[in-house]
Amino acid sequence: MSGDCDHHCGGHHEGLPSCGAQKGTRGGVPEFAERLRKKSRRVTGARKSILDILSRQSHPITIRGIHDQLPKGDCDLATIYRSMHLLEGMGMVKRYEFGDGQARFELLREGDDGHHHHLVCTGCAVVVELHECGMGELEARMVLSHGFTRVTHKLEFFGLCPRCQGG
Amino acid sequence: MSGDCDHHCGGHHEGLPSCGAQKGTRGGVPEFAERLRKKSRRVTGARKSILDILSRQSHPITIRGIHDQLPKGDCDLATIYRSMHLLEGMGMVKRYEFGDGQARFELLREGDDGHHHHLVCTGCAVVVELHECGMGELEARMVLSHGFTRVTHKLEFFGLCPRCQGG
DNA sequence: CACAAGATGCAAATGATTTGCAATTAGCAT
DNA sequence: ATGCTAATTGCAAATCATTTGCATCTTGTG
Ligand SMILES: [Mn+2]
Ligand SMILES: [Mn+2]
Ligand SMILES: [Zn+2]
Ligand SMILES: [Zn+2]
Repeated sequence: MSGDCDHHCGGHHEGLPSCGAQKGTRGGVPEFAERLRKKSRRVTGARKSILDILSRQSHPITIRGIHDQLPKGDCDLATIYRSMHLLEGMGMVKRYEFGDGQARFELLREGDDGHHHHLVCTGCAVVVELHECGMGELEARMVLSHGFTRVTHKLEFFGLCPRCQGG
Repeated sequence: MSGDCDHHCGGHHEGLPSCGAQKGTRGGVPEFAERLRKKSRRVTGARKSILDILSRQSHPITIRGIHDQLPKGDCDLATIYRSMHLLEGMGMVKRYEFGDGQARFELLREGDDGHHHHLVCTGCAVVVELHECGMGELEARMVLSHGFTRVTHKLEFFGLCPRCQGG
């Protein structure tokens, strides 16, 4: 992010229908523990903590962000990196890149492919979750015009949020 | 890139209307030297070499890619990194990210904002230059719905090219 | 409770990119 | 052409995000 200013970025939500921060029970850690066991992956303390933190995010979070929210010394950075790879491979988290060199992740509910995009403020890094994709037609055109298959896309929007438009 | 296989990726072009590899004169280094001088930036040997290499690419190229094409010892990696920052800041090159951790660059002609996207094969990394953007409407909606200004977007497509669809 | 596969901590290794600094130049003014 | 200064460069060291090796723990099971 061009970022440094941290003001108003903390819990700022703009149009966040399916915000991940649910009550705490449903769609929570146990659901994911289940999924892990099903693939003979172990439900460890580290993973539960990570999933727990992920489940209360409303926007993609960085590895370091997860680490910072974990009780100090609760889990090593390397473990988080390894966990994210595992979870990503199992389709339990989705990776996003905002172009600032760090990967960000969002938890995926069962059956959700998590496909959506973001609008990021280049001034304060506030994130708006976008729910429409509207790229279906374009993507189909790619397939037809160039003979590619399994076509996907990465798309993120950037701009100045209302509060950062000082001039 | 998932990449390792280098076969057929070398000079493979698929639909490349405004391919950067022009005859050699027009839109070449001198045009850019001009732009550099105009902003009291010096036209050095390193920059000329870099611009020259950039001008003969048909797809975005990495820093290392540029370095490898430069006569050995002709220019330090750090210099290329610094040059790319300068050129990017002057609007003479555009940065792209294919999600493999390395930035890629394309030269921009005067007046061209270079806005376009790519279709990258996840199998062999072959790149197709896309000339339609078609995001104008979506972008405008972002602006209206969320009050952002100066909205831009980063968009790249990924998929399996015809030659990599073995199964 | 014993065991083996899987996980984790820690430190060292990678890889891309950045930076400090002293030595070199390009562009402009004698 | 010569001098001068700010811009530029090479080189090595520093950053940063991410990955890995390895010895040591744990989880899931029987
Ligand atoms: Mn999101
Ligand atoms: Mn291009
Ligand atoms: Zn989409
Ligand atoms: Zn576009």
